Amino acid sequence: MDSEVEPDTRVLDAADALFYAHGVQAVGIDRIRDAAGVSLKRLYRCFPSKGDIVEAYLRRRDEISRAALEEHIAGYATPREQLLGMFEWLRAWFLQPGFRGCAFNNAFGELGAGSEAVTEVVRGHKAALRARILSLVEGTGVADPERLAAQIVVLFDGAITVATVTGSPDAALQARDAVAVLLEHGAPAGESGGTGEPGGSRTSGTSGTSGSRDD
Amino acid sequence: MDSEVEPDTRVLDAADALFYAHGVQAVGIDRIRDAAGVSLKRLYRCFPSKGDIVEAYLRRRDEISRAALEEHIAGYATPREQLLGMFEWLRAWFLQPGFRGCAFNNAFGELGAGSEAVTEVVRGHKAALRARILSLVEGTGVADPERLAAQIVVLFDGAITVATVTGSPDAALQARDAVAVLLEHGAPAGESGGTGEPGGSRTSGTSGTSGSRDD
DNA sequence: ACAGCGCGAGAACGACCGTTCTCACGAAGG
DNA sequence: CCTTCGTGAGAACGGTCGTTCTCGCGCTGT
Repeated sequence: MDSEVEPDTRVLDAADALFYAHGVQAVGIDRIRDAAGVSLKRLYRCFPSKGDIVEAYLRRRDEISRAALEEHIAGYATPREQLLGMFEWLRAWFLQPGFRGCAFNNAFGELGAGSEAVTEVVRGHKAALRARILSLVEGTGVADPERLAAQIVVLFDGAITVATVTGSPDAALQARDAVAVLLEHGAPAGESGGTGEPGGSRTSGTSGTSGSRDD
Repeated sequence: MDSEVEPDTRVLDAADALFYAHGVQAVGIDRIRDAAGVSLKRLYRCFPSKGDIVEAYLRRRDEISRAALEEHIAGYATPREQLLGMFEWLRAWFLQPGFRGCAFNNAFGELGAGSEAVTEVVRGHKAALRARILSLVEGTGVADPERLAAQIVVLFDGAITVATVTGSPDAALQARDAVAVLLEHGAPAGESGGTGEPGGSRTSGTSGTSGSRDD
Protein backbone atom coordinates (compact mmCIF):
# COMPACT_ATOMS: atom_id res chain seq x y z
CA MET A 1 0.00 0.00 0.00
CA ASP A 2 3.00 2.20 -0.27
CA SER A 3 4.13 1.38 -3.76
CA GLU A 4 0.64 1.83 -5.15
CA VAL A 5 0.64 5.59 -5.04
CA GLU A 6 1.74 7.53 -8.09
CA PRO A 7 5.49 7.92 -8.49
CA ASP A 8 5.24 11.72 -8.65
CA THR A 9 3.55 11.68 -5.27
CA ARG A 10 6.19 9.43 -3.78
CA VAL A 11 8.91 11.70 -5.14
CA LEU A 12 7.17 14.80 -3.82
CA ASP A 13 6.60 13.19 -0.43
CA ALA A 14 10.26 12.34 -0.13
CA ALA A 15 11.42 15.68 -1.44
CA ASP A 16 9.08 17.51 0.90
CA ALA A 17 10.38 15.81 4.01
CA LEU A 18 14.01 16.15 2.99
CA PHE A 19 13.87 19.71 1.67
CA TYR A 20 12.00 20.95 4.69
CA ALA A 21 14.24 19.18 7.20
CA HIS A 22 17.64 19.91 5.66
CA GLY A 23 17.15 22.71 3.17
CA VAL A 24 16.98 22.57 -0.59
CA GLN A 25 20.64 22.80 -1.46
CA ALA A 26 21.70 20.28 1.16
CA VAL A 27 19.56 17.52 -0.33
CA GLY A 28 20.78 15.76 -3.44
CA ILE A 29 18.75 14.02 -6.10
CA ASP A 30 20.11 10.64 -5.05
CA ARG A 31 18.78 11.13 -1.55
CA ILE A 32 15.33 11.92 -2.86
CA ARG A 33 15.56 8.93 -5.15
CA ASP A 34 16.47 6.63 -2.28
CA ALA A 35 13.72 7.93 -0.03
CA ALA A 36 11.12 7.74 -2.79
CA GLY A 37 12.18 4.28 -3.90
CA VAL A 38 12.03 5.33 -7.52
CA SER A 39 14.44 4.82 -10.35
CA LEU A 40 16.45 7.80 -11.44
CA LYS A 41 15.02 7.52 -14.92
CA ARG A 42 11.46 7.69 -13.68
CA LEU A 43 12.28 10.55 -11.37
CA TYR A 44 13.63 12.58 -14.26
CA ARG A 45 10.58 11.73 -16.32
CA CYS A 46 8.29 13.11 -13.60
CA PHE A 47 10.46 16.16 -12.95
CA PRO A 48 12.94 17.13 -15.67
CA SER A 49 15.21 18.92 -13.22
CA LYS A 50 15.74 19.52 -9.55
CA GLY A 51 14.33 22.98 -9.92
CA ASP A 52 11.03 21.47 -10.99
CA ILE A 53 10.94 19.34 -7.87
CA VAL A 54 11.59 22.39 -5.72
CA GLU A 55 8.86 24.33 -7.43
CA ALA A 56 6.36 21.49 -7.09
CA TYR A 57 7.38 21.06 -3.45
CA LEU A 58 6.55 24.68 -2.71
CA ARG A 59 3.37 24.69 -4.75
CA ARG A 60 2.05 21.67 -2.92
CA ARG A 61 2.97 23.17 0.45
CA ASP A 62 1.09 26.26 -0.60
CA GLU A 63 -2.07 24.35 -1.44
CA ILE A 64 -1.92 22.15 1.63
CA SER A 65 -1.23 24.93 4.11
CA ARG A 66 -3.94 27.13 2.65
CA ALA A 67 -6.47 24.31 2.90
CA ALA A 68 -5.36 23.43 6.44
CA LEU A 69 -5.66 27.00 7.62
CA GLU A 70 -9.04 27.32 5.98
CA GLU A 71 -10.23 24.15 7.62
CA HIS A 72 -9.05 25.35 10.98
CA ILE A 73 -10.63 28.78 10.94
CA ALA A 74 -13.88 27.29 9.67
CA GLY A 75 -14.38 26.21 13.28
CA TYR A 76 -14.73 29.77 14.50
CA ALA A 77 -17.93 31.77 14.33
CA THR A 78 -16.93 35.38 13.67
CA PRO A 79 -14.18 36.96 11.57
CA ARG A 80 -12.64 38.32 14.74
CA GLU A 81 -12.39 34.88 16.25
CA GLN A 82 -11.11 33.50 12.98
CA LEU A 83 -8.32 36.04 12.93
CA LEU A 84 -7.35 35.14 16.47
CA GLY A 85 -7.81 31.46 15.68
CA MET A 86 -5.18 31.67 12.96
CA PHE A 87 -2.63 32.16 15.68
CA GLU A 88 -3.86 29.13 17.60
CA TRP A 89 -3.31 27.26 14.38
CA LEU A 90 0.19 28.70 14.19
CA ARG A 91 0.87 27.53 17.71
CA ALA A 92 -0.23 24.00 16.91
CA TRP A 93 2.10 24.05 13.92
CA PHE A 94 5.03 25.30 16.01
CA LEU A 95 4.49 22.41 18.39
CA GLN A 96 4.75 19.77 15.71
CA PRO A 97 7.95 17.74 15.97
CA GLY A 98 10.34 18.67 13.21
CA PHE A 99 9.01 22.22 12.90
CA ARG A 100 11.73 24.18 11.18
CA GLY A 101 10.13 27.42 10.15
CA CYS A 102 8.31 28.50 7.04
CA ALA A 103 9.33 26.47 4.01
CA PHE A 104 8.77 29.51 1.82
CA ASN A 105 10.90 31.82 3.88
CA ASN A 106 13.61 29.19 4.06
CA ALA A 107 13.58 28.52 0.35
CA PHE A 108 13.51 32.20 -0.46
CA GLY A 109 16.42 32.91 1.83
CA GLU A 110 18.36 30.03 0.42
CA LEU A 111 17.73 30.50 -3.32
CA GLY A 112 16.44 34.05 -3.26
CA ALA A 113 17.44 35.95 -6.34
CA GLY A 114 18.79 32.77 -7.88
CA SER A 115 15.45 31.26 -8.85
CA GLU A 116 12.69 33.21 -10.51
CA ALA A 117 10.15 30.40 -10.13
CA VAL A 118 10.76 30.07 -6.40
CA THR A 119 10.41 33.80 -5.92
CA GLU A 120 7.09 33.73 -7.72
CA VAL A 121 5.68 30.87 -5.64
CA VAL A 122 6.82 32.45 -2.38
CA ARG A 123 5.34 35.82 -3.27
CA GLY A 124 2.11 34.13 -4.31
CA HIS A 125 1.88 32.25 -1.05
CA LYS A 126 2.39 35.36 1.03
CA ALA A 127 0.05 37.41 -1.14
CA ALA A 128 -2.68 34.81 -0.70
CA LEU A 129 -2.23 34.86 3.04
CA ARG A 130 -2.44 38.60 3.07
CA ALA A 131 -5.58 38.57 0.94
CA ARG A 132 -7.23 36.06 3.22
CA ILE A 133 -6.39 38.07 6.31
CA LEU A 134 -7.65 41.21 4.65
CA SER A 135 -10.98 39.56 3.85
CA LEU A 136 -11.34 38.55 7.49
CA VAL A 137 -10.39 41.99 8.73
CA GLU A 138 -12.97 43.54 6.46
CA GLY A 139 -15.54 41.28 8.07
CA THR A 140 -14.84 42.79 11.46
CA GLY A 141 -15.98 46.23 10.33
CA VAL A 142 -12.81 47.89 11.55
CA ALA A 143 -11.98 51.41 10.39
CA ASP A 144 -8.92 50.85 8.16
CA PRO A 145 -8.88 47.20 7.04
CA GLU A 146 -5.83 47.42 4.75
CA ARG A 147 -3.75 48.84 7.51
CA LEU A 148 -4.81 46.35 10.15
CA ALA A 149 -4.42 43.46 7.73
CA ALA A 150 -0.87 44.52 6.96
CA GLN A 151 -0.11 44.64 10.67
CA ILE A 152 -1.57 41.19 11.23
CA VAL A 153 0.50 39.81 8.37
CA VAL A 154 3.59 41.23 10.05
CA LEU A 155 2.59 39.58 13.32
CA PHE A 156 1.91 36.32 11.54
CA ASP A 157 5.28 36.16 9.82
CA GLY A 158 7.02 37.50 12.89
CA ALA A 159 5.56 34.77 15.06
CA ILE A 160 6.86 32.17 12.62
CA THR A 161 10.33 33.67 12.60
CA VAL A 162 10.53 34.01 16.37
CA ALA A 163 9.21 30.50 16.95
CA THR A 164 11.69 29.13 14.44
CA VAL A 165 14.71 30.67 16.09
CA THR A 166 13.68 30.28 19.71
CA GLY A 167 12.13 26.84 19.29
CA SER A 168 9.24 27.92 21.51
CA PRO A 169 5.58 28.22 20.43
CA ASP A 170 4.94 31.19 22.71
CA ALA A 171 5.31 33.72 19.93
CA ALA A 172 1.99 32.56 18.50
CA LEU A 173 0.10 33.59 21.63
CA GLN A 174 2.04 36.82 22.01
CA ALA A 175 1.15 37.72 18.45
CA ARG A 176 -2.46 36.72 19.00
CA ASP A 177 -2.72 39.00 22.00
CA ALA A 178 -1.25 41.82 19.96
CA VAL A 179 -3.87 41.18 17.27
CA ALA A 180 -6.57 41.35 19.94
CA VAL A 181 -5.31 44.74 21.08
CA LEU A 182 -5.09 46.04 17.53
CA LEU A 183 -8.63 44.84 16.84
CA GLU A 184 -9.86 46.66 19.92
CA HIS A 185 -8.07 49.96 19.45
CA GLY A 186 -7.75 50.48 15.73
CA ALA A 187 -5.76 53.68 15.25
CA PRO A 188 -3.27 55.36 17.59
CA ALA A 189 -3.82 58.80 18.99
CA GLY A 190 -1.83 61.01 16.63
CA GLU A 191 -0.66 60.38 13.07
CA SER A 192 -2.19 57.98 10.59
CA GLY A 193 0.67 55.96 9.19
CA GLY A 194 2.80 57.97 6.80
CA THR A 195 6.53 58.56 6.99
CA GLY A 196 6.20 61.22 9.65
CA GLU A 197 8.34 61.23 12.77
CA PRO A 198 6.83 59.61 15.84
CA GLY A 199 7.06 62.45 18.29
CA GLY A 200 9.88 64.75 17.28
CA SER A 201 13.08 65.33 19.30
CA ARG A 202 15.38 63.47 16.94
CA THR A 203 18.87 64.74 17.71
CA SER A 204 21.63 62.83 15.95
CA GLY A 205 22.15 61.55 12.45
CA THR A 206 21.54 58.08 11.13
CA SER A 207 24.79 57.86 9.25
CA GLY A 208 28.19 56.76 10.44
CA THR A 209 29.38 53.20 10.48
CA SER A 210 25.87 51.94 9.92
CA GLY A 211 26.15 52.57 6.23
CA SER A 212 26.10 49.36 4.33
CA ARG A 213 26.21 46.41 6.66
CA ASP A 214 23.41 45.73 9.04
CA ASP A 215 21.36 42.92 10.50
CA MET B 1 44.87 51.59 0.31
CA ASP B 2 43.06 48.38 -0.29
CA SER B 3 45.84 45.88 0.22
CA GLU B 4 46.96 47.54 3.45
CA VAL B 5 44.11 46.21 5.57
CA GLU B 6 44.54 42.95 7.42
CA PRO B 7 43.96 39.84 5.34
CA ASP B 8 41.31 38.54 7.76
CA THR B 9 39.35 41.72 7.23
CA ARG B 10 39.63 41.46 3.47
CA VAL B 11 38.44 37.86 3.64
CA LEU B 12 35.56 38.76 5.92
CA ASP B 13 34.57 41.70 3.75
CA ALA B 14 34.46 39.50 0.69
CA ALA B 15 32.69 36.67 2.48
CA ASP B 16 30.16 39.06 3.96
CA ALA B 17 29.13 40.51 0.62
CA LEU B 18 29.00 37.14 -1.10
CA PHE B 19 27.29 35.19 1.68
CA TYR B 20 24.67 37.84 2.17
CA ALA B 21 23.96 38.28 -1.53
CA HIS B 22 23.93 34.64 -2.61
CA GLY B 23 23.60 32.52 0.50
CA VAL B 24 26.24 30.57 2.36
CA GLN B 25 26.09 27.30 0.49
CA ALA B 26 26.02 28.94 -2.92
CA VAL B 27 29.38 30.66 -2.37
CA GLY B 28 32.55 28.64 -2.70
CA ILE B 29 35.90 29.24 -1.09
CA ASP B 30 37.46 30.08 -4.43
CA ARG B 31 34.99 32.87 -4.97
CA ILE B 32 35.80 34.36 -1.58
CA ARG B 33 39.47 33.97 -2.34
CA ASP B 34 39.15 35.79 -5.65
CA ALA B 35 37.10 38.62 -4.16
CA ALA B 36 39.47 39.01 -1.22
CA GLY B 37 42.61 38.86 -3.37
CA VAL B 38 44.26 36.52 -0.92
CA SER B 39 46.14 33.31 -1.42
CA LEU B 40 44.37 30.13 -0.51
CA LYS B 41 47.08 29.29 1.97
CA ARG B 42 46.66 32.55 3.82
CA LEU B 43 42.92 32.25 3.77
CA TYR B 44 43.12 28.86 5.44
CA ARG B 45 45.56 30.22 7.98
CA CYS B 46 43.11 32.95 8.96
CA PHE B 47 40.11 30.64 8.95
CA PRO B 48 40.83 26.91 9.17
CA SER B 49 37.55 25.98 7.52
CA LYS B 50 34.60 27.47 5.71
CA GLY B 51 32.51 27.03 8.82
CA ASP B 52 34.84 29.39 10.66
CA ILE B 53 34.34 32.02 7.99
CA VAL B 54 30.59 31.64 8.27
CA GLU B 55 30.72 31.96 12.02
CA ALA B 56 32.94 35.03 11.88
CA TYR B 57 30.69 36.52 9.22
CA LEU B 58 27.67 36.22 11.47
CA ARG B 59 29.51 37.39 14.57
CA ARG B 60 30.70 40.51 12.83
CA ARG B 61 27.23 41.21 11.47
CA ASP B 62 25.97 40.85 15.02
CA GLU B 63 28.40 43.39 16.41
CA ILE B 64 27.95 45.85 13.57
CA SER B 65 24.17 45.74 13.55
CA ARG B 66 23.95 46.08 17.31
CA ALA B 67 26.22 49.11 17.23
CA ALA B 68 24.35 50.65 14.30
CA LEU B 69 20.99 50.22 15.99
CA GLU B 70 22.37 51.65 19.19
CA GLU B 71 23.77 54.62 17.38
CA HIS B 72 20.48 55.24 15.69
CA ILE B 73 18.23 55.12 18.72
CA ALA B 74 20.65 57.32 20.65
CA GLY B 75 19.11 60.14 18.63
CA TYR B 76 15.75 59.79 20.34
CA ALA B 77 14.91 61.29 23.69
CA THR B 78 12.55 58.84 25.39
CA PRO B 79 12.37 55.04 25.47
CA ARG B 80 9.04 55.20 23.73
CA GLU B 81 10.51 57.18 20.86
CA GLN B 82 13.50 54.89 20.78
CA LEU B 83 11.25 51.87 20.40
CA LEU B 84 9.41 53.54 17.54
CA GLY B 85 12.68 54.78 16.12
CA MET B 86 13.94 51.22 15.81
CA PHE B 87 11.39 50.74 13.06
CA GLU B 88 12.51 53.84 11.23
CA TRP B 89 15.94 52.29 11.33
CA LEU B 90 14.47 49.10 9.92
CA ARG B 91 12.88 51.03 7.11
CA ALA B 92 16.16 52.67 6.20
CA TRP B 93 17.75 49.24 6.13
CA PHE B 94 15.01 47.83 3.90
CA LEU B 95 15.64 50.65 1.45
CA GLN B 96 19.32 49.90 1.04
CA PRO B 97 20.13 48.45 -2.36
CA GLY B 98 20.91 44.78 -2.10
CA PHE B 99 18.74 44.26 0.96
CA ARG B 100 18.02 40.58 1.08
CA GLY B 101 16.58 39.95 4.52
CA CYS B 102 18.14 39.12 7.85
CA ALA B 103 21.48 37.38 7.45
CA PHE B 104 20.79 35.41 10.63
CA ASN B 105 17.40 34.18 9.55
CA ASN B 106 18.80 33.28 6.15
CA ALA B 107 21.77 31.42 7.57
CA PHE B 108 19.61 29.65 10.12
CA GLY B 109 17.11 28.59 7.51
CA GLU B 110 19.88 27.40 5.24
CA LEU B 111 22.09 25.57 7.71
CA GLY B 112 19.65 25.21 10.57
CA ALA B 113 20.15 22.05 12.50
CA GLY B 114 23.30 21.33 10.54
CA SER B 115 25.57 23.78 12.33
CA GLU B 116 25.68 24.14 16.07
CA ALA B 117 27.87 27.23 15.96
CA VAL B 118 25.55 29.05 13.58
CA THR B 119 22.55 28.22 15.72
CA GLU B 120 24.28 29.65 18.75
CA VAL B 121 25.22 32.92 17.03
CA VAL B 122 21.73 33.36 15.61
CA ARG B 123 20.09 32.69 18.96
CA GLY B 124 22.50 35.07 20.64
CA HIS B 125 21.75 37.81 18.16
CA LYS B 126 18.02 37.48 18.60
CA ALA B 127 18.30 37.22 22.36
CA ALA B 128 20.35 40.41 22.48
CA LEU B 129 17.76 42.21 20.41
CA ARG B 130 15.04 41.00 22.70
CA ALA B 131 16.95 42.08 25.78
CA ARG B 132 17.53 45.53 24.34
CA ILE B 133 13.88 45.93 23.45
CA LEU B 134 12.89 44.75 26.90
CA SER B 135 15.12 47.33 28.55
CA LEU B 136 13.50 50.05 26.48
CA VAL B 137 10.01 48.80 27.22
CA GLU B 138 10.79 48.80 30.91
CA GLY B 139 11.77 52.44 30.54
CA THR B 140 8.29 53.32 29.32
CA GLY B 141 6.70 52.25 32.60
CA VAL B 142 4.22 50.01 30.86
CA ALA B 143 2.28 47.44 32.89
CA ASP B 144 3.70 44.13 31.60
CA PRO B 145 7.10 44.81 30.00
CA GLU B 146 7.98 41.19 29.22
CA ARG B 147 4.80 40.73 27.32
CA LEU B 148 5.02 43.93 25.32
CA ALA B 149 8.69 43.33 24.58
CA ALA B 150 7.88 39.91 23.18
CA GLN B 151 5.21 41.43 20.97
CA ILE B 152 7.58 44.08 19.69
CA VAL B 153 10.16 41.44 18.89
CA VAL B 154 7.54 39.61 16.84
CA LEU B 155 6.72 42.82 14.99
CA PHE B 156 10.41 43.50 14.43
CA ASP B 157 11.15 40.12 12.93
CA GLY B 158 7.87 40.12 11.07
CA ALA B 159 8.63 43.44 9.43
CA ILE B 160 11.96 42.05 8.25
CA THR B 161 10.34 38.94 6.80
CA VAL B 162 7.56 40.82 5.06
CA ALA B 163 9.94 43.42 3.66
CA THR B 164 12.24 40.67 2.42
CA VAL B 165 9.55 38.84 0.51
CA THR B 166 7.58 41.80 -0.77
CA GLY B 167 10.61 43.96 -1.50
CA SER B 168 8.80 46.95 -0.02
CA PRO B 169 9.84 48.90 3.09
CA ASP B 170 6.26 49.59 4.12
CA ALA B 171 6.21 46.79 6.68
CA ALA B 172 8.51 48.84 8.89
CA LEU B 173 5.97 51.62 9.23
CA GLN B 174 3.06 49.23 9.62
CA ALA B 175 4.91 47.53 12.44
CA ARG B 176 5.82 50.84 14.00
CA ASP B 177 2.20 51.91 14.05
CA ALA B 178 1.27 48.63 15.68
CA VAL B 179 3.91 49.24 18.34
CA ALA B 180 2.45 52.66 18.95
CA VAL B 181 -0.98 51.15 19.51
CA LEU B 182 0.39 48.48 21.82
CA LEU B 183 2.27 51.10 23.81
CA GLU B 184 -0.92 53.10 24.21
CA HIS B 185 -3.27 50.28 25.16
CA GLY B 186 -1.23 47.72 27.01
CA ALA B 187 -3.53 44.81 27.81
CA PRO B 188 -6.69 43.69 26.05
CA ALA B 189 -10.04 43.62 27.79
CA GLY B 190 -10.24 40.06 29.08
CA GLU B 191 -7.52 37.50 29.82
CA SER B 192 -3.89 38.25 30.51
CA GLY B 193 -1.94 36.16 28.04
CA GLY B 194 -2.17 32.48 28.87
CA THR B 195 -3.40 29.67 26.64
CA GLY B 196 -7.08 30.51 27.20
CA GLU B 197 -9.52 30.77 24.33
CA PRO B 198 -10.18 34.26 23.02
CA GLY B 199 -13.96 34.34 23.14
CA GLY B 200 -15.32 30.83 23.02
CA SER B 201 -17.67 29.39 20.35
CA ARG B 202 -15.14 27.01 18.80
CA THR B 203 -17.16 24.47 16.85
CA SER B 204 -15.07 22.05 14.80
CA GLY B 205 -11.93 20.06 15.34
CA THR B 206 -8.39 21.03 14.41
CA SER B 207 -7.44 17.65 13.03
CA GLY B 208 -7.93 16.22 9.58
CA THR B 209 -5.57 16.69 6.66
CA SER B 210 -3.76 19.45 8.46
CA GLY B 211 -1.71 16.90 10.35
CA SER B 212 1.90 16.98 9.35
CA ARG B 213 2.53 19.33 6.47
CA ASP B 214 1.92 23.01 6.82
CA ASP B 215 3.26 26.36 5.84
C1' DA C 1 10.00 -18.89 -30.15
C1' DC C 2 11.56 -14.54 -30.97
C1' DA C 3 12.06 -9.56 -32.03
C1' DG C 4 11.00 -5.35 -29.89
C1' DC C 5 10.49 -2.30 -26.25
C1' DG C 6 10.21 -0.04 -21.58
C1' DC C 7 12.04 -0.14 -17.45
C1' DG C 8 15.14 -0.37 -13.17
C1' DA C 9 19.79 -0.41 -11.49
C1' DG C 10 23.52 1.97 -11.42
C1' DA C 11 27.88 3.39 -13.88
C1' DA C 12 29.62 7.43 -16.09
C1' DC C 13 30.25 12.32 -16.87
C1' DG C 14 31.73 16.93 -16.30
C1' DA C 15 31.54 20.40 -13.00
C1' DC C 16 32.39 22.12 -8.66
C1' DC C 17 32.99 21.57 -3.63
C1' DG C 18 36.30 22.18 0.59
C1' DT C 19 40.81 21.17 1.56
C1' DT C 20 45.73 19.92 1.00
C1' DC C 21 50.04 19.64 -1.50
C1' DT C 22 53.66 21.02 -4.73
C1' DC C 23 56.88 24.04 -6.21
C1' DA C 24 59.28 28.08 -7.58
C1' DC C 25 60.45 32.49 -5.85
C1' DG C 26 62.17 36.19 -2.79
C1' DA C 27 63.59 38.08 1.44
C1' DA C 28 66.53 37.24 5.77
C1' DG C 29 70.55 35.45 8.27
C1' DG C 30 75.15 33.83 8.69
C1' DC D 1 77.64 33.64 -1.39
C1' DC D 2 74.59 30.10 0.12
C1' DT D 3 70.98 28.30 3.03
C1' DT D 4 66.60 28.56 4.98
C1' DC D 5 62.17 29.55 5.38
C1' DG D 6 57.57 31.68 4.52
C1' DT D 7 54.85 32.90 0.85
C1' DG D 8 51.80 33.00 -3.38
C1' DA D 9 49.96 30.71 -7.33
C1' DG D 10 47.63 27.11 -8.47
C1' DA D 11 47.53 21.97 -9.37
C1' DA D 12 45.73 17.98 -7.19
C1' DC D 13 42.62 15.19 -4.31
C1' DG D 14 38.66 12.84 -2.84
C1' DG D 15 33.96 13.63 -2.70
C1' DT D 16 29.40 15.10 -4.22
C1' DC D 17 26.48 17.47 -7.29
C1' DG D 18 22.79 17.25 -11.21
C1' DT D 19 22.22 14.87 -15.22
C1' DT D 20 22.78 11.37 -18.88
C1' DC D 21 24.02 6.88 -20.69
C1' DT D 22 24.55 1.90 -20.74
C1' DC D 23 23.10 -2.46 -20.11
C1' DG D 24 20.45 -6.39 -19.10
C1' DC D 25 16.08 -8.09 -17.71
C1' DG D 26 11.16 -9.05 -18.31
C1' DC D 27 7.09 -8.11 -20.63
C1' DT D 28 4.23 -8.07 -25.20
C1' DG D 29 2.44 -9.38 -29.65
C1' DT D 30 2.30 -12.64 -33.19
